[in-house]
Amino acid sequence: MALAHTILATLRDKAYSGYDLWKKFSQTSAYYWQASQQQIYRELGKLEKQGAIESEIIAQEGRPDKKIYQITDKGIEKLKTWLLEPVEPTATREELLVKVISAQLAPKSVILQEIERHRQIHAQQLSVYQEIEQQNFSDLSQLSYKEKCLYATVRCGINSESYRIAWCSEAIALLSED
Amino acid sequence: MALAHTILATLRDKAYSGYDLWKKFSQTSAYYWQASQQQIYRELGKLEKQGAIESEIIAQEGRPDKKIYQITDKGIEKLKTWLLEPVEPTATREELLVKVISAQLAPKSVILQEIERHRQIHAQQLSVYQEIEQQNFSDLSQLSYKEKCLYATVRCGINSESYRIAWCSEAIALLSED
DNA sequence: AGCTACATGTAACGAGTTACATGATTAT
DNA sequence: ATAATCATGTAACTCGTTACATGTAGCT
Repeated sequence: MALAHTILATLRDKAYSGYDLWKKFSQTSAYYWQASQQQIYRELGKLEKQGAIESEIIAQEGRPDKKIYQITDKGIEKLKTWLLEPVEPTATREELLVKVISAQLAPKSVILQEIERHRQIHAQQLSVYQEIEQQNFSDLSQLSYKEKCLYATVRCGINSESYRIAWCSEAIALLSED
Repeated sequence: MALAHTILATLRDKAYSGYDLWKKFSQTSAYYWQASQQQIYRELGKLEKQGAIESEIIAQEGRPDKKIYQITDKGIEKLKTWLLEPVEPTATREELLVKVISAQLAPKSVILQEIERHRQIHAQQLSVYQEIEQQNFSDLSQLSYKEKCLYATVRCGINSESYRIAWCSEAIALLSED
């Protein structure tokens, strides 16, 4: 259900095409809900059938037509209703940890290198989020409530990547002790 | 695919029934891969068809029969092969953050209370993991490599819950400013 | 009498992934 | 020439969730 709500929440800002939503989700929204292009197109179809969004086809020169979607009053209501319901923490699923528990089946270097690779991926992602923080949220006192909400999600991304980096370092130290 | 590998990795230790696996996954393994009872039964069926595990029916007095599963050599090979392949970080999906980005549609107290509720859930889970740490991993110097691998997953759970608690506190402070 | 724990499963549905299909423009 | 980006979609499949079905034992 959360993908539908993520799309609705994003469309509150402005109208997006499926492709634009996918790009946004791949980039800045990556720290709260990831989705593939196909999932987004399917979800947009569903939401339109339900009357939560409306589409309009925009002709473009030299590029394929764009189908942009706008949220309807019904869509806003849907979001509001959902906001009042509690959500449970998303289930933890860390594939890397599944590898760690069976790590003794391969040479030690295999898991150590894999953890190090993940550390680098997270460090890279952290710098992306920190860049966003500096560009858009450097002056805290100037932020509106809406912007603070957005900033809170960026902070979650930053905290999350930082803890992952710390865990990778800790795990490498722990497992490489002879 | 990771559920299959989690099951195989768990069965390396000893034979488990579907029910026992479910209990283990709900409790101590919760910080790396969560799965429902139904998923586990289905996956066990698949793995048995593939010859990665074998089952044996154990009659019990006063209780339903148990069907316990053991890993086969083929299953071990499957795990070993998978270990050598890289895995990507699991996609981030934080439903609470989807709520945060649309928080302005409801009174401020709604989101603040929801974040506080999550903080408490994570604090509760953290104490469970810390209990496990104290009970089983208090003397680091005594741990075998295999135990260290297990301990690394517990540390990931502890770090993860700690960062979530910290984010909840930070978000509450940020969003409740005048 | 009703609830929880033990124990295994089927069926249906919804969510997520992968592959395929099409076709234009722009950059190397 | 080839690859990447723009742009939308269908089809098939796997994974994850929810509901249903069955039955015993033990506790309150």
